[in-house]
Amino acid sequence: MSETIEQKCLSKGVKLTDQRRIIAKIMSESTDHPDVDVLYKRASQVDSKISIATVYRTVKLFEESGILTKHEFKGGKARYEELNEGHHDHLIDVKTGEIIEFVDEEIEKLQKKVAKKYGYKLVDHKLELYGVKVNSENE
Amino acid sequence: MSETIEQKCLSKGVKLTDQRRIIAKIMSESTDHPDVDVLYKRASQVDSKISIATVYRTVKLFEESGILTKHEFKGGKARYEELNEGHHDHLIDVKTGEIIEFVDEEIEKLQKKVAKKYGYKLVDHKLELYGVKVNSENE
DNA sequence: GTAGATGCAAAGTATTTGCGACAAG
DNA sequence: CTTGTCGCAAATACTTTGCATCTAC
Repeated sequence: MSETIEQKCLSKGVKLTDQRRIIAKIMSESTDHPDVDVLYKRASQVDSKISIATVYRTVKLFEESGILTKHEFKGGKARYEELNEGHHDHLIDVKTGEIIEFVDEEIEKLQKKVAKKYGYKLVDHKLELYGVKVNSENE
Repeated sequence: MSETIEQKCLSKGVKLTDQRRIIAKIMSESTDHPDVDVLYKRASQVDSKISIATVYRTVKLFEESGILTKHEFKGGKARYEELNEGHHDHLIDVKTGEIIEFVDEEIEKLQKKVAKKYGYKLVDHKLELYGVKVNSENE
């Protein structure tokens, strides 16, 4: 297990408050890429007085500090997930909304190659696959 | 040159109005993936009485009819481009905002493979590369 | 003639911000 | 202490919608 979000805050000089600790904990424990609203609801169960403005401010701060990463999948709201060393992309089930994380080194390599071909150095990228489950036999 | 947007409207049973014709023409002539605001400004120069609501309604209609496609690049507003037979992805210059369109068959193939590996059939995807121009000298 | 399109302004969402009170270092 | 954070409500940005009028077919 790598550094916790709290440790990352310390090492990056981000001041820790009760609210930030709560949000950090929730994000660490979430595997479902929550949007701000969901995150706010979860945080409210721990601290009913927390404000949605604080949640917005915190995810933005954490994103700028490289602690969280923001996704803008189809359908509006921004969703967040903890940023760890291993980069991955997302396969989204268009029926259920379920998200599968995957890594494909070959695609990564090809992306760099494409950028290079046009005279660019890749600094970031976004790859989202949208699919429907194939019924191999039942289910 | 393939079908014009007006022809597509006819063949898809989309009623043509002056406003739609104006928007269709602007989109056909645009190579810069305009957002609704930019499109509205361009349309206003042709018909100063056009409403932004009509622009929103029209791009949505055209998108649903498979005439335009919507992109949600980083930084907020939805941007549109005409949809032609050839699919392509985008390489965005993070400094200038310039957009380069590219196609990489190999990446396309790998995406399908990844989806399949997880038991999915790919119905859509989004690939955006963000890069900085490399000075041919160094790097 | 009629169903559907338009313009306008009002209403929705998602997100940000000003400000006085408050808490972390 | 002092600087930055919090909660609140108001503000903003983007997009959608109700309604009366108008227009394409």
